[in-house]
Amino acid sequence: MTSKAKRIRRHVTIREVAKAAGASVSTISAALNNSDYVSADMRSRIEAAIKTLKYCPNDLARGLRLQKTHSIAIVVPDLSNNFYIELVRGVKDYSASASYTILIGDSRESWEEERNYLDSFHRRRVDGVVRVPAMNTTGGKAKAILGNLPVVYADRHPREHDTHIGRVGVDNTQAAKSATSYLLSLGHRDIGIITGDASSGTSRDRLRGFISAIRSAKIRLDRSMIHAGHNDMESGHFHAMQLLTRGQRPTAIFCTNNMMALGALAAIQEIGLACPEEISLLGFDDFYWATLLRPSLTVVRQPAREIGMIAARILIDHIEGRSSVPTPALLKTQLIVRDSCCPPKKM
Amino acid sequence: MTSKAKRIRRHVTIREVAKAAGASVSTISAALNNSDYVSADMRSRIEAAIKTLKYCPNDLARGLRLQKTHSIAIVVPDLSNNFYIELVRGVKDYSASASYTILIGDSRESWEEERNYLDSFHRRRVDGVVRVPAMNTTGGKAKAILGNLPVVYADRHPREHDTHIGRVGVDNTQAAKSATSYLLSLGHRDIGIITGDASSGTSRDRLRGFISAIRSAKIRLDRSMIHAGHNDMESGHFHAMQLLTRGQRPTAIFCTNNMMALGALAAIQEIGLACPEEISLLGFDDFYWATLLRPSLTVVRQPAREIGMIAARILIDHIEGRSSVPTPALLKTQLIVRDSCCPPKKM
DNA sequence: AGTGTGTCCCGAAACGTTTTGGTTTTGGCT
DNA sequence: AGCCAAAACCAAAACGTTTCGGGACACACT
Repeated sequence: MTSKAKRIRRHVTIREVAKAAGASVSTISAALNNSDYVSADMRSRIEAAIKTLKYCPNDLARGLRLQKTHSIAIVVPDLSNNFYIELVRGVKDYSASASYTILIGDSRESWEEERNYLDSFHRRRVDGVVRVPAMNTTGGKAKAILGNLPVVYADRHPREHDTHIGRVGVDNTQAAKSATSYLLSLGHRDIGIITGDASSGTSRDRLRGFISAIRSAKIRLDRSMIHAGHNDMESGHFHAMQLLTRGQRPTAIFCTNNMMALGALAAIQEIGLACPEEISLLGFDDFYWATLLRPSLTVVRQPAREIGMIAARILIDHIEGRSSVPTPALLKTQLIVRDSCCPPKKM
Repeated sequence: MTSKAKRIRRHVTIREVAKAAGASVSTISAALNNSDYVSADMRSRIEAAIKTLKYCPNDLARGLRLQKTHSIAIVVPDLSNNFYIELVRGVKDYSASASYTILIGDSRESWEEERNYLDSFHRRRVDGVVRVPAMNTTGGKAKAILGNLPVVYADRHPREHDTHIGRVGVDNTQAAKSATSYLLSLGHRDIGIITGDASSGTSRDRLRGFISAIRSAKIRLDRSMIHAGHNDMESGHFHAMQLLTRGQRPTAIFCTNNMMALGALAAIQEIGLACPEEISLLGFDDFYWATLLRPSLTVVRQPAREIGMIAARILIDHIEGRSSVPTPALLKTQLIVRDSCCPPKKM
């Protein structure tokens, strides 16, 4: 029942290190942030004390005092989509090189979830966030959650013009246009497209590129060939089914994200159509096992990792008061031609 | 040059809320942690102030004072492996239901990276960590990094017996044994296996199950059929190549993780063997697009999400001083029979 | 001897919360 | 009026850092 002896084991503090090393608290701090004047002798004593006591700095206290956490958050809509994993790894790698630490959020395309993450990150006082907003984000409500934390958008960008420090992605209109042109060049005239939710600027851009390509080819645009999904396999499957079972079915389907392309492929396999002979399939975003599918998937590849790295760079440059890459930063896409597209059968 | 007027905009603090609401700091705190006596009138004034000032609590200060962050960390070896995404989602969902927050680390099978994450989480003073150790973890060095933070192992467990609060996974020996038995029951006698690194207890268990099944069938064990990979596509590809190009090639290959199964599939496709007619392939871990592959993959499915949830439960129960699930908690696996295995051709 | 000029170290004041141990107010009861 | 418990509030002390302003030396130069 000794009142102070049985204190439950807390963490070792800088103060205990100070006592052990026969120094003052401020000297320990100086030694840790290896700056300032601290003699070699003192320094080694301190290091010894740290080692034996197993001292581990408290970043809560540090962040509180410094008013800076040296960390940024990244929120993506779907971690099971490999594109976002690569993107996250990009921001992580750049951040690490700038000795920033990252916190990861996975909103699963739900604004509710995203809001929770953003709020949690704000309370943790991250220095900034790179955000890939969830599809069903209605308004510019993020501002209300994040206050004036710096935000950079990656991949997707919000429809309405809300405040942000920068954005990075690809030229979606151009990418979709040239992908569509590729299908046209193969001879396709009846092309279906499954896009993401119309509330997303990115989805709209891709659709715009598609339409633009069709129009340039002087083909009548059949609006019933345009389906809006939710960037997941289910909706890809659903809308592909719709397209494939209608009266006049398209000879090619363009999916504006990889998850929907997978769903479409599943639908094609289910119906038992030969791909690409009877139906060509074109996806967006590459992934490491796209070559394992039969047919291997032809896709528009985005430089996911690079997008992440640049987003992190813009953000951290801003945080540290440097000027940076002009924004929006638009990176190049690349059409990766594999086996899932071929000229349409003659009717 | 006014010295105090031009203070750069910091975050709103509880003190400013207090001023605005005409209350004291401690009353705001009481209102926030909605407990104690605070009159309805006062409460609404406070809420109004919070809203207009856009107050956002500072979890650094809170954690510092409380000596508790209400957060746990999860470190996995490979986020691009869907199995771990599901696992992470499991711990996230359970944690959220217990109003804990999670931090995610992706070590990419590198102890260096894992160490960085663990250290960072420790400094952040998470209340505990669920850990899937990286393959190349040499010794029980995690203890040195984490001090006496509670740790629960998920999926993999360390070879040497180091201190932890619990572990959860599947009965790997049993799972591998029955999977192998399935191949044997199809008539296979020459079965190759590609396992993970031998330093992992989990890999060893799976190998043991394989061997046990072979022995039970009174078949001579050919050790040259046993290959140790690194749980990634490259090594799956490499070792499958070895197995498939040797003199007497196996009629079936068992890969003890999904990444290596994909690599093996790539090798099979490259060589131009018919799967399953000429070579059967059996994987470990299911994933959502396993049905899209041709042939669709027969696998041992682990309840990834459930593993995550239970791991989180054990950890949080421990943190809050409740007793919990007995540990180790071993969950059931399930053999998902699809198209990648069939009886071997008669020679 | 006086005056700098470095070097090395220290005490105390923040940073934004929660909690402890009060003090004041309220209102119900003799 | 007097008393008391409960209700409503508050001041101050932590929590573990970093930083600011000095202080105590040692040494070199007038």
